[in-house]
Amino acid sequence: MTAPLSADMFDPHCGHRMPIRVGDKWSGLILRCLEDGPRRFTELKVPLKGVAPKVLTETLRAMERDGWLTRTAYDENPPRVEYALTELGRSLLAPMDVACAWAREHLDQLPRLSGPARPAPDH
Amino acid sequence: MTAPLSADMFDPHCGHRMPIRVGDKWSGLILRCLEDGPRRFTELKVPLKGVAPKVLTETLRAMERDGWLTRTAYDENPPRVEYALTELGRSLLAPMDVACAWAREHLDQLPRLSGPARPAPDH
DNA sequence: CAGTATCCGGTTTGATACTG
DNA sequence: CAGTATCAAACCGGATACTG
Repeated sequence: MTAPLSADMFDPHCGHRMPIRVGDKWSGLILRCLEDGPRRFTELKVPLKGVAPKVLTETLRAMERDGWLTRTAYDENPPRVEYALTELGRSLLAPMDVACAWAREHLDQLPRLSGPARPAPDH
Repeated sequence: MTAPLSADMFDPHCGHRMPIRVGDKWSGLILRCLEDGPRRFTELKVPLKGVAPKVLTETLRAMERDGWLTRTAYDENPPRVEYALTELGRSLLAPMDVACAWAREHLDQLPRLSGPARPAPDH
C-alpha cells in the first residue's frame, strides 16, 4: 500500500534534507522514511544508502527509547520487524517541514546544499 | 543598547534549546545569541559556558563561511571584533522558533529535556 | 581582547564478517 | 530477514598554555 522508498530519497535536492538536523546523522531521515507508514529494517536501508546495519540498529533503538517510534517483531520465519512512528514522532514532522521549506526557499544561499559537492577551497 | 547575554541563557528549560539542532553543538546557540544585535567574542563566551576559545573560533569561522554571520574587526587597541547575523542567518531564527515551540509543547514527552536525568554539572 | 598552537580523549560512524 | 560481533577510523569537542 505504501510506496517503496526511493534510493534517491535523500539526494541533495530532494527537499528532505534539513539544514537543521535532528540529533544524530540518521534520525531525521528515518522519521521521514516512516512518514507514510511502517517500514521494515531492510526497507529502511535502501534510502539510507550505505548505513551499516550496526548503526541503523543503534539509531532505531535510541529512537525507540526516546519514544519517536515503535518496534514490532512478528514471530514468523523469515523474521519480520516493523518500525512505525509514534504520535510524538509524527508530530516532529511539522517543525521538520518548516525547516525544509526554509531550506528550499534559501537554496541559492546554501552552498553546502546547492553547490557542486566539494569544490575544494583552493588558493 | 542590547542587554548583556545571560550566563543562564541556555539552561535546559530556557526555551532556547532545540530538539532539532543546527549542524554542530554551538551554531544554533550562537544564532540565538546574535538575535538582538552584534556581539563580541568574549560576550559570546558567557552564555556558551565552558566553550574553548579554539572551538568558538572554529564555529564562528564556519558560520561566516556559510553566510550566517559577518565578522567585523575594528582596528583598535585593545582589539575589538563584532559578530552579527546576516539576513540569511536571521531568517533561520524562524524555523528555530517553530522547533522551540514544538519542544515546549511536548516537554513532558521528552525525557532528555524534562527529566532530572543529568545531575547538574555544577557544585 | 581576541584569538593561536598543541595535544588529547571520547563518541560517532563505518567496514566487514557472521548468525538464528 | 534482521540483526550481532569486532575492529578500526573519523570526527568533533575540549584542556591548557601562550600571544599580538
